[in-house]
Amino acid sequence: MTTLFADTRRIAHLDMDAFYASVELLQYPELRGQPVVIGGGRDHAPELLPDGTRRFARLRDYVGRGVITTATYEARALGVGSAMGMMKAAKLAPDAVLLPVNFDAYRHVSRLFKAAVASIAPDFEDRGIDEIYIDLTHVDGETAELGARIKRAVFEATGLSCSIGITPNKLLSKICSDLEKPNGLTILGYADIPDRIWPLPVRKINGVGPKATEKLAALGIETIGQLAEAEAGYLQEHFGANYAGWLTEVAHGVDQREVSTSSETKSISRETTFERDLHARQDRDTLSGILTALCSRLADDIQRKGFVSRTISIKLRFDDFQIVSRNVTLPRAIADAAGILQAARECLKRVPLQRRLRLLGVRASALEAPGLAGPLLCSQGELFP
DNA sequence: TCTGGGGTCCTAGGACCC
DNA sequence: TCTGGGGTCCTAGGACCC
Repeated sequence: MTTLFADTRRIAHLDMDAFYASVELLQYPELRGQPVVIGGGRDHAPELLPDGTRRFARLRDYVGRGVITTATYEARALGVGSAMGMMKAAKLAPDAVLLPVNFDAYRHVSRLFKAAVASIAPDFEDRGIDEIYIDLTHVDGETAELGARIKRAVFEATGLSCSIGITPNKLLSKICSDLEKPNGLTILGYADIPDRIWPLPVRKINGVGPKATEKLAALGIETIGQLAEAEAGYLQEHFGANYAGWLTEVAHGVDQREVSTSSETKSISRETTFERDLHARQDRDTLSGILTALCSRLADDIQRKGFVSRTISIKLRFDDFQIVSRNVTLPRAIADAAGILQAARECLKRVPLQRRLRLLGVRASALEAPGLAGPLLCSQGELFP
């Protein structure tokens, strides 16, 4: 019975189209049809001219570090896309309009589209600001009609288009929502796997990243179909037993994960990449100021979200991109900037600092609700002194 | 002048306890 | 003259995702 139930699930994955860029176009409709990229620092916000028009920064004017967060489809046509360095992108699309990220606006529109979905299908799993999984198994309606209805509701609430994949599980739906982007609706069942899924590159599988893709390519495995054909033993020789087993399952479209409608925060962090690489000795004061500011912002975040933390970590990225982390678990949970700073400094002492630093970060984990960290966990003597 | 910032999960080893 | 076998907590690194 369990298997039958799993086989008849109806799971949607909804992904907003070029989300950050599309939200910006709501605010600046005059940019519609142009290549636009979002990313970089804060110093390139549009300038309002006396005649009421706006002057936008161009990608070619950008100086400094940073990557593209999102690009409109017109910009993607020029070869630029998410996670690409800004300097490289500027060479490919010098005339593209450049806008800074505006998370407050994205969060606002995110809430609007999720509320619109919830009005039709209440069981959905948050996967960040611009995508969700929706369990449609117990929602009335024919699948294609339901998909269209959700797309319409999202558009009416936000003015934005999204792409939806609907299949028996999260893995396949995630792949499918990407197949007909933008404004796509892709529905398939297990019988469609050989035709629709197997020709795709393994990288399309959510969970197969750059490293695994490269390793698989070295073994002559490029498509999901080739992965499905690979011997389990052969995969196990090159990947761990766990990952190898998972690879075989997903290549056959198997995925039993539930749509998870609740989740708890595990960690909160703040990090920053410097404008130029800094040296622990020569730039000691600058670094100390940055660390203090990070700890202070982290403390604000933790307190605002109503947590206390028992484990504080630091993260360093050196000029050669090597990442090092250190952490300390405290006897008592804390949330104050001074305590976090002290713990971070203890961690920092344990890192050899020969190379220049590119990034510094602070993280709080082992989170607890502050009420539980107080008297409830204290000895009886302290509770009743 | 390549390569952000915020997360999750997994692995593996050591300490410590029973 | 060898020293099992769990379990939990902690630390560090790495892959991956949005």
